[in-house]
Amino acid sequence: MYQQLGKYITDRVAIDDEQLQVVFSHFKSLTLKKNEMINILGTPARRMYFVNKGCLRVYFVKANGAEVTRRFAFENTFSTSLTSFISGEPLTEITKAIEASELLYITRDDFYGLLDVMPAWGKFYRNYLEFAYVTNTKRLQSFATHDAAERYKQLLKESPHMVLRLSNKMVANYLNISQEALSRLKSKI
Amino acid sequence: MYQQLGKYITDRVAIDDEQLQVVFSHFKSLTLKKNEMINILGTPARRMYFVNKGCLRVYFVKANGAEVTRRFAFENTFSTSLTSFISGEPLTEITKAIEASELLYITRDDFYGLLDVMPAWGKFYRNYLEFAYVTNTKRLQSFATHDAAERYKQLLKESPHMVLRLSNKMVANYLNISQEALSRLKSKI
DNA sequence: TGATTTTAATGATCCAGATCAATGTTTTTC
DNA sequence: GAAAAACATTGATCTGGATCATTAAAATCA
Repeated sequence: MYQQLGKYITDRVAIDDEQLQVVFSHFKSLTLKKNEMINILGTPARRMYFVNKGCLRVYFVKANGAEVTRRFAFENTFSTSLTSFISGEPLTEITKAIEASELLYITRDDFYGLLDVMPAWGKFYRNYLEFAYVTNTKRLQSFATHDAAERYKQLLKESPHMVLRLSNKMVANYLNISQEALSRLKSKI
Repeated sequence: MYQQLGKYITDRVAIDDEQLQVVFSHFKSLTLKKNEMINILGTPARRMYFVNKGCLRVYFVKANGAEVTRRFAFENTFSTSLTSFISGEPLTEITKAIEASELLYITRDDFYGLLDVMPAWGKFYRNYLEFAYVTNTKRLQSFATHDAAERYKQLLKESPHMVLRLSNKMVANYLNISQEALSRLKSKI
């Protein structure tokens, strides 16, 4: 049950087995059906999730009800509404399983508690924050400097697995264009 | 010379005076004229800057040469191309003084060196990363979910000092719209 | 397995915001 | 403090991608 999580952590930071067991002891498992949500707009993010199997989609909701995907979390990645997890403010994005999924989660209290007593966890968190920052900033840059066709080509090149695994609708939503626009793009390239 | 920096740090993290002096000892000063650049596209970010006076603009450059501002750094803020600072990869955004400015800077090597020997600096960095992540993600959300008029109203409400201090051209560029579009927006509101 | 829902593709039309152009105004510079 | 450069405003036109509509193909479900 903790095998993937253990590999994920030890791939990123030096930690002895005893400490790793302490980390594991704070994680509980959660099984989701397809299309099940794991949070509610307006409440604070109280958990950090690790995907053992399946896929999560994290998306903003516009004033008119339209959705825009911020990210997908596939197997062996962490996911939470980090902005809310950090600040404690109400979250502004929904997380939903787009496939039947198996997750592990640690509560926010336990997560920050570990930071105070385990330096290795502090390093792990720093690594996580750095990676999350880099990912999001590259995405911001992509939106700010590329048009839809360029964003699609970039996605094909850098994350072909996403294009293969996800429906057109999901890919279009991730690129922040309509399904129709993506369909037309694909027929031209 | 280090007064503002000292206040900035002690406002965010518990640190004794001796350690603070060690931190100061790694910072050097730099004076910039208006429009002077402090980095070159394609090289790695080797310094973290602190603005004592003036203002920096950090912007991406599109394939056609057009510029899009990622952020402004006013007095008492840190600034660097964090994506490159973290990864060591070539940077993809330019930082330029838009007013005559007085900066302090610490090199990347010294910055990461401090992390290894001073736990308080680790906490400071964590705080910095969290803030940078939250800021950038909110910006991504704003672009993904709001049109130009809404982004302008949000800016007026949340950062009126920016609208007051910066030229229309700079504000428009920050909103990722043309100067003409901003001018028309303003006449309608 | 057949019925319903979801997805994909393509055409027609629309719109936010870009671009080009002209004119006046402010700022910079020497 | 005059000349040059940069900035702001307003009008005219253009365009990438949205939206609406239709039909066909896949998934999903009873």
